[in-house]
Amino acid sequence: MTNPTDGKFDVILKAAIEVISEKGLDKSSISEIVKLAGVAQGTFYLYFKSKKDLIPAIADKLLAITLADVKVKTEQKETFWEKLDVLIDETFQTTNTHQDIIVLVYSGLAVHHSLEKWEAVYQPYYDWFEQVMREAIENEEIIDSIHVGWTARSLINMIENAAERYYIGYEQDEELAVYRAELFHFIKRSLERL
Amino acid sequence: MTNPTDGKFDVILKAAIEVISEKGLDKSSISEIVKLAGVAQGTFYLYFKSKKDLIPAIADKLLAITLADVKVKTEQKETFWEKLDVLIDETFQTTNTHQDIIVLVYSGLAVHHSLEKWEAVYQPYYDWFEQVMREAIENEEIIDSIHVGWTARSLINMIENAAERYYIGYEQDEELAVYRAELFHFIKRSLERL
Amino acid sequence: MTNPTDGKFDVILKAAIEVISEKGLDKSSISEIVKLAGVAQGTFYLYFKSKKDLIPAIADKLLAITLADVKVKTEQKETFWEKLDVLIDETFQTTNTHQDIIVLVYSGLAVHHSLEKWEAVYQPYYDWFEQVMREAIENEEIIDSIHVGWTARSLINMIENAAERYYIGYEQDEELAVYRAELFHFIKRSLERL
Amino acid sequence: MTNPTDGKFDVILKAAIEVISEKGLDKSSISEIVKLAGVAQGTFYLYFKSKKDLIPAIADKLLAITLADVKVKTEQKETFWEKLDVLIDETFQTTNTHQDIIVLVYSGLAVHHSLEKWEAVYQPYYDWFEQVMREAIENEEIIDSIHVGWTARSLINMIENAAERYYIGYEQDEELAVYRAELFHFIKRSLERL
DNA sequence: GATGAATGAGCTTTCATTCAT
DNA sequence: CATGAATGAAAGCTCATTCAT
Repeated sequence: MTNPTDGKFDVILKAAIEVISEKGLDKSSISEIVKLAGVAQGTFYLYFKSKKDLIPAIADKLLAITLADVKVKTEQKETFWEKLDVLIDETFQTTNTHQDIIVLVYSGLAVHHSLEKWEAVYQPYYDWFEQVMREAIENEEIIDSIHVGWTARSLINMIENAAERYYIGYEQDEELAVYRAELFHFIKRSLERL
Repeated sequence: MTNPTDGKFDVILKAAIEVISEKGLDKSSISEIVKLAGVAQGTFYLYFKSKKDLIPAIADKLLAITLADVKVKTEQKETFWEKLDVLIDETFQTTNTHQDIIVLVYSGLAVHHSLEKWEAVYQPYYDWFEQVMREAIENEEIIDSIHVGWTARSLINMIENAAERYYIGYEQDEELAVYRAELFHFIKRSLERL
Repeated sequence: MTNPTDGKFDVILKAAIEVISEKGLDKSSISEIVKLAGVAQGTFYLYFKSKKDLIPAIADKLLAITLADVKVKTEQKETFWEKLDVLIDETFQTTNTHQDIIVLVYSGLAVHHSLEKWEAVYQPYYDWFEQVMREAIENEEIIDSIHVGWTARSLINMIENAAERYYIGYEQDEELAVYRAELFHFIKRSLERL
Repeated sequence: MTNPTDGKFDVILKAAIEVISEKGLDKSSISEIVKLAGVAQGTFYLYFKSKKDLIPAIADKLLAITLADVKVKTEQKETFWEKLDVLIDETFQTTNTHQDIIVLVYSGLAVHHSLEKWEAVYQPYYDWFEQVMREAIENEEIIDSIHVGWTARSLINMIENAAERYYIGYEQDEELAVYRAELFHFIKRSLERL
């Protein structure tokens, strides 16, 4: 009857991601989530204090997956520019796959005043990219007159934003490759050490 | 009692902005909005088709104000770089003043699947900035090997994002001036024609 | 369609009394009350702030009816002892008719920590009986060495209690007349001026 | 870890009294009670058939304690009037100490339709006081023309009621001594054999 | 006996929307 | 145009109770 991966927490979280992806947080009901998860209404509250407790849990899961992926794929790359390319690639892919959940995470965190948690969730991502940038500075690939913390955050945001603009809704009047190239070169022009 | 500018539409919109700024869209009720506006419950539906009709209206109003302001202030400036500086300045100021409503507009548009309207709302803003960039290209202030449409959108997003990261929540561990300088130079390095 | 006595407040209150009489406050659901009242769920909350808002309203209504009745019937009586007899009679009758609601009022007020309201509700009743006792003292029917306020409250309680013990549950192993006589004489022996 | 007197029944009952005293029966949850008792959720149902099974058990315990106390203290007294004085004293003290639980017992028994049990619970109390009254009649301290059963119940109720009126809520505008004297003399006037 | 995770019916309350006046 | 009482669907959440271990 029970299945090794059947931690109820994960079952519920998975169902929640699925339902919320489709309808958004506010239109999604706990009852629909538990129905899909195959557990009772009350069981939800054994694992989550309330409905909005879902948001950080979802964000956590999503970012953890993405970061793990990015780390694996960038490890094999030598130069900063190759790594940046991987980052752009992964971000576009993740954004495409998880469009709705990303919107949820963005807006959910914002709307439900859990901004403090947002930073905590993103911190490992930022840390990793700051480290990548520091190495690039040491290797004299990029200029050293930048504020690494700020730039890391700005780049991650810029990349995510570009991906979102492309996939989530509106700007598909050009080739994906053109967009990605534009993005890559915009950054490269700004950071490259000549 | 009534005031010449008191078109009910504007009265309701103003009340809506106030209430929603404080509590977010989903926690705000029509009944609270109409109470603050001093009109009857039913009157709301004479001017707005439904609750979520408010979001684009609010976004519209906010962007219109900001854009008008930016236009006035940039007209007096000669160079692209001065205009960019004004744009950054205005964006930071608006973000600071209207934090909550900006979050609302972002997430509201996203969550409530009115993404199509988003583009329409932002279009005049993009149009204006594209024009500014084209003039800068003609004046040989910035490089001409860019996709103007994409870059205009990316810059506006980048600037807004930086402002949001600064004000809405988390990154105030540095001087505002440092942040703004970092942003300005990041862009300048990428676009400047040497 | 509408009926002159159809103040929704009264319709709901009447339905509430009926339902709660049968099942007690906690077992009664708003949905059952509004169904019986023939109004919508939301309408209830137009007239009552919450479920427990019902208790004082019910108590008020019940006591007002009883007191009005007692006043009318005692006015025709000359002596204190005749009035006391009427009071006993009315109390027993009301208790018999409204058994469940009396239990509700007692326990509801107690349980839901609205004890302050209890006094307010009973005050007119106490006032009236104090006045009756003062006249009896003036007419030298009863002794004057009593604390009128305390005695009025105690007698009303004693009479209600006797009625409740008789009707609400347990002590019907004797004739009603015997009980009432016992009660009447217990009081008379204590108060009569010889 | 376990304590010889820690029969689970008593542990749970004690926890229940504590929790219910504070929040009332309906606001108290089994889960809170078992948490305080330090036993598992299911253990509760090994000792009590259901939640409302608690009420008679609590009432039983409380009355047993009070009656034992009253018995001890009255045994040393000679006359009926001295014993009555002790009874009044004890009742006021118990009422003061156990205000909330008394309210619960009263209203709980009433509301939850376990009125049959009420009589069973009170029976030993009534029996004892009837016996005291019979002795007083034999000793020609009080009149013999009374219905002993009815009078015993009425007096116990009257005394409890007076105490409740004094402590639970409202009537503290006079000295306690005045109230108690008024009560004592009201009864004495009615019963004393001259 | 003891456990405590799981259950699921059922609750109060909210609120966008309608419509007779 | 304006009103606001009425609607009723739908939501989040609680908790007494069960039962496999």
